[in-house]
Amino acid sequence: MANLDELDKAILRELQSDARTTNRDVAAAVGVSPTTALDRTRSLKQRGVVKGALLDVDLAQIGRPVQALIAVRIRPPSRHNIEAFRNWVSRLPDTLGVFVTSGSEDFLVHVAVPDNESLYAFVIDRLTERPEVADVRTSVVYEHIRNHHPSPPENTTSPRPGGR
Amino acid sequence: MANLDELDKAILRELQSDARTTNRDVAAAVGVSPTTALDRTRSLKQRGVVKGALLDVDLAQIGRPVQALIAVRIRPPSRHNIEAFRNWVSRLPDTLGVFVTSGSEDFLVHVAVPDNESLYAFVIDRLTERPEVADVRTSVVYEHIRNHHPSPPENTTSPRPGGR
DNA sequence: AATGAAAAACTACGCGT
DNA sequence: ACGCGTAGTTTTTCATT
Repeated sequence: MANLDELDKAILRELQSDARTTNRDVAAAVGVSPTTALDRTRSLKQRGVVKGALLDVDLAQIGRPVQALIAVRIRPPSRHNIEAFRNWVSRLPDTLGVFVTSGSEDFLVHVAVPDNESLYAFVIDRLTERPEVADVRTSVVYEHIRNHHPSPPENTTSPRPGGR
Repeated sequence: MANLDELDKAILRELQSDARTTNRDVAAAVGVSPTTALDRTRSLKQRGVVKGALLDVDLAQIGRPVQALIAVRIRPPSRHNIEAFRNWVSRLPDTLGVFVTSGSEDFLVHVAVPDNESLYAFVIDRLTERPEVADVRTSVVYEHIRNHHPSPPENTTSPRPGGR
């Protein structure tokens, strides 16, 4: 895990509220020079804390207003079957995300489709063409709220080892 | 739903692969002048197709390597209870996202925590302090794959009405 | 939708602490 | 090791065509 000081965290917070904030504005917001802000931002990227910047697209506006979560049971749940299904389903254009989980289901597939008919077709045409799919349970998503500002846990005030 | 022509879609694809691509590079990639690319990008934002740019942070690197999905049943599932729980849970620092769903559960709460102990504490301390929570089922997320490139459905080639 | 010029931002480098 | 200022380069932005 990366060692983040207060300046790193402040920069993360700024960029999380808008990943396209200019370096100059980040610097002003956190109270350091643009040079320092740029050094830190690059360091965060280089250390892998920041993986990149994603575009937040309105799914309804691009013609995918209906979301669903589909719980899938794979039988037998062998590594071969799990990985094959994961690789296949995560590449479908309707798929927004795939959770590989413990519990009574093996997968939760998050999809966004144009309408209920497409959702039904996804479940009964696409998913069931996979022989390893033993069971499917579909839940329509009425609302999906995201927290775009995950922060380090509170008690992570460990300064770098040997730091002052 | 927004009317997107091929240029809009091409710009979306470019920015989805990296929301911090410079306008100049977007223009070069899609084959128009920087001015045109900027006009279109601004239009996408103004029309609400693009809601913003998000920072992709590595959760393990910021000290939250353990993810889980927690299915929650609310009893009675009145509007009052549903909205109260939604507003409360979506603001917790451990919460990454909240799905409000149809089906046998009312919510799926996606959390990222420092370790299994924190997960257990989240479920038995935090969630159960809410009187409307009737039932909870926790699944550990082994892997979460996301598709960051949602695209308009194929058959959405309707040019703008009256367009040429 | 493109051109070209002005304004703003980015970034490399070296200095000081 | 860390933060800062300067200066050269790139990018953004806008008036004009």
